[in-house]
Order: sequence, then C-alpha cells, then structure tokens
Amino acid sequence: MATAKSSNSSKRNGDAAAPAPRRPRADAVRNRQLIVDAATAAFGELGLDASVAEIARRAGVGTGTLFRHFPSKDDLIHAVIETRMQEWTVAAEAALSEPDPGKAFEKFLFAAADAQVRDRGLLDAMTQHVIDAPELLECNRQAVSLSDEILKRAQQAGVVRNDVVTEDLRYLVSAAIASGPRQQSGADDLHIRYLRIMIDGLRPDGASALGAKPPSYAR
Amino acid sequence: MATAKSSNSSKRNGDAAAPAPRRPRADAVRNRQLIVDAATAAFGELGLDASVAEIARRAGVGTGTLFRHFPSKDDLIHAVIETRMQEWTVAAEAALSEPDPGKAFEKFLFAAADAQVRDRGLLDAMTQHVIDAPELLECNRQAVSLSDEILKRAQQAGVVRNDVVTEDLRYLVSAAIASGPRQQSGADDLHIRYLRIMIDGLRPDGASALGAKPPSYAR
DNA sequence: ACCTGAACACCGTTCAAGT
DNA sequence: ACCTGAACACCGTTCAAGT
Repeated sequence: MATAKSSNSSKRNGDAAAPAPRRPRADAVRNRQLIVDAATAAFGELGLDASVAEIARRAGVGTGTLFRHFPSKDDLIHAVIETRMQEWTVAAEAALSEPDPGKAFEKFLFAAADAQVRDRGLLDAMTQHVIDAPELLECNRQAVSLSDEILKRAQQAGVVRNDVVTEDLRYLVSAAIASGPRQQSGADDLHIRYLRIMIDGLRPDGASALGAKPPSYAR
Repeated sequence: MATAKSSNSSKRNGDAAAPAPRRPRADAVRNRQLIVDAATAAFGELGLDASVAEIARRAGVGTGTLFRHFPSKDDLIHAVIETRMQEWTVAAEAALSEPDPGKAFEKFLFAAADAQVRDRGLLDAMTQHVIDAPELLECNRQAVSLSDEILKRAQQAGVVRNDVVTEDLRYLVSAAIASGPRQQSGADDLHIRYLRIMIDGLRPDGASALGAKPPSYAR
C-alpha cells in the first residue's frame, strides 16, 4: 500500500512529470518580501533607474540573492509594478461609484494621474511601456475593463467624443505628467493643467477628425 | 618698435588679459566636425543613450579626443541639439507664411512634431528637458519668439484659447509623441491622433478653467 | 597643441564557493 | 536549497604617454 506508484499521483494533473512543487524555505520567502519592499520604496523615490545594488543594500541581502529571486531587473520591476497597478483599479472603482458619468470620467483620470505623480516608478513604467510587457497582461485586464466601462458610460452620456478608446486614456494621462519639467519650483501641479486641456479635447462638440487609428492593447 | 608693449593690444578689448585666442589646428577642427556629424547620426537613430564609444568609433577618433572637444557627454548633446533646434525655427517660419492664423498654428505644431518623430535624439532632448539647459537658452530665443507670434495670432483670431502660453505648446507636442508605444507595428502615426485631441482641447469654445498656472522658460 | 588607449568608478548580471 | 561577494562586460570619464 505504501508502495503505491508515484506515477499515479503525477497522472492526476496531466501527463507531464510534476516538478515536485515543494514549498520554499522560510528565509527565502522573507528575503523575497524584503527585496520587493525595498524595490517598491526605491523605485517610488528614484524611478526605475534605482540601481539593483541600492535595492539589495536597502533589503539587507546580497545582489546574488536578488537575482536568484528575480532573474533580471525587469522581472523585479514587473513584480513591483504589478502591485502598483492596483492603484489604477482602485481609482477606477472609486470613480464608478460616482453617479454622474462625466464626473466619474474626470475623477478617474485625475486619480490615475495622481498615482503616477506620487510614484516615480509607476510613471516611468507607463512612459517606458513596461506596462505592455506580456507578463503584466493578466493584471492589466481588470484595470482595462473598468476603464472601458467608465469611458463607455461617459460616451453614452454624450460628454466624451466617440472616437477615442480606453488605450488612449493611459497614454494621454502619462503624457500630461511626463511632459512637463521634471521638477520646476512651484510647477508640480502642471499635470493638472495639461490634463484639463486634454479633457477639453476629449469633448464631443466640434471634435475634428483624428486621422490616425487608435492603438490597441493585446487583450 | 618691434618691442611695442603687448599690454597695448590687450587693452584694446578691455582691461583683463586676453587669453591669446590662437586659431586651432587643422586636424582639430576636422575631428570636431567628424564627432558632431557622427553624434548627430547616432543620436538621431538611437536616441540620446547612444554611447560615446559608439560615436567615437563612427567618427574614427579615440574617446579621449571626443572628451577633449566636449568635456562631458551632455556638452556633446547640447552641440548636436543646438543645430537640431533649428528645425523648430524653420517650421515656425514656414508656418508664419500661412495667412490663416488657425492653419498656421496647426501647421506649426504638426511640423514640430514631425521633426521629433524623425529624430529620436531631438525627442529625447525634449522629454528629458535637455532643452532647458542654460547653454541652450540663447539658441531657444528665436524659436520661442516665433512660436509666441504664431500663438498670439491664433488667439487674436479667436481659434485658440487665451489661457495657454508658448511654453505649453512644446510640452504638449512632445507629450503627443512620447506617450504612445515606442514602435507598435502600424502605429507610427499615433502622435497625429493625440496632437489632434490636444488641438481640439486648445479651442476657446467651452474651455474649462485650467486650475494650474502655466510653466515659464527663463528668457 | 592635439591625439590615443589603457585605467577608473559605475552599472546589470553571473557564478564558484560557502552554509 | 538558499545566500554571498568577487568577477565580468558594459557605461561615462580621466589621464599618462605619445606625436
């Protein structure tokens, strides 16, 4: 009985050999979390070009350990941004609770912008198109579908032009923030200015033909 | 007679000792030009993160020679961008020949955008705010004053809202280009799309309060 | 006076050696 | 099984040595 063929258990979930998914050592999961926390803080302050040495130092581990958990710096960035992306989702959900479609639309854009202003890493991820990485596709779906709903509502209410798509919103928001001077004294609310101009440009009345087809996420 | 005091000649242009402005050696001026040419090409293709080693290689000189002419990579960038900036000026002059103020305004924005789409280095310089370097202040004046005139005309004709300034235009144009996916297949005209939305947002009718004061160049 | 390339301090990444 | 730090190939920059 105790000699029951192990091939049995491997057949339970398919025909390939199950790669013995043992749970990791306690210090490993702890170190991984320390790395993610340190990276989240470092990226937020310094942007995505915070060095891995700096992050390893903050986490109190060797650089080798960092690369054992995240084979490349990009992988670490993905992990951090994945949790940061939830800010979009939270902002979208808050906006959807607003009954007025036009106000909900504006609220969403401003909240999304705010998240990127507060976290330099998130802004970098947007403008450097880290977000479009296939690894982040799944975590994007939720935010994208919420964004879709907010946009559609506003369009049906007639307060936003019909020829824009969800994909446009992200680029426009990031553009509003990234374009201004990085930190000119007393000009840290400049993104509000450009967001307003863009929102005005998104109104349906008298809108001119866009002349270029919209971008599209892989969904 | 031949012993005439050299202090005489130095007094001609002020009281400080003139630092003997001998004209440089022939190979030096040639090398300098080779470096600038190579850098212009490399930055245009690869953006501003083209390496100095690559540029030195293309120019056929040692890296030491490059740094002798341009003490830092930034200095080289400034030199290249200074000539590239003339594209703005040329675009502005062409636009001013257009009698209709609204068309002139649009023509100017699209031409400026085109220059940045064709030259990745110029785009990088805009979004990374290399343009705002004090060394480039002088060469910006001309482009800025032309831009001022185009904007003022359009505003007086009532086709552009009054609460935007010249400084806004540069940020908006760069934003329209930089925000989209770097090179998604068949989406290289996406900047036209966002430029159109922004231009629509710049119309005076029904414009909402911007809520943040404009940026300002040091002029 | 100008040119050159080896050398330096950084970066992301790898890997032999430890426990 | 996981951790560590020295080592590597890059980057921008410097400088002793050549002509």
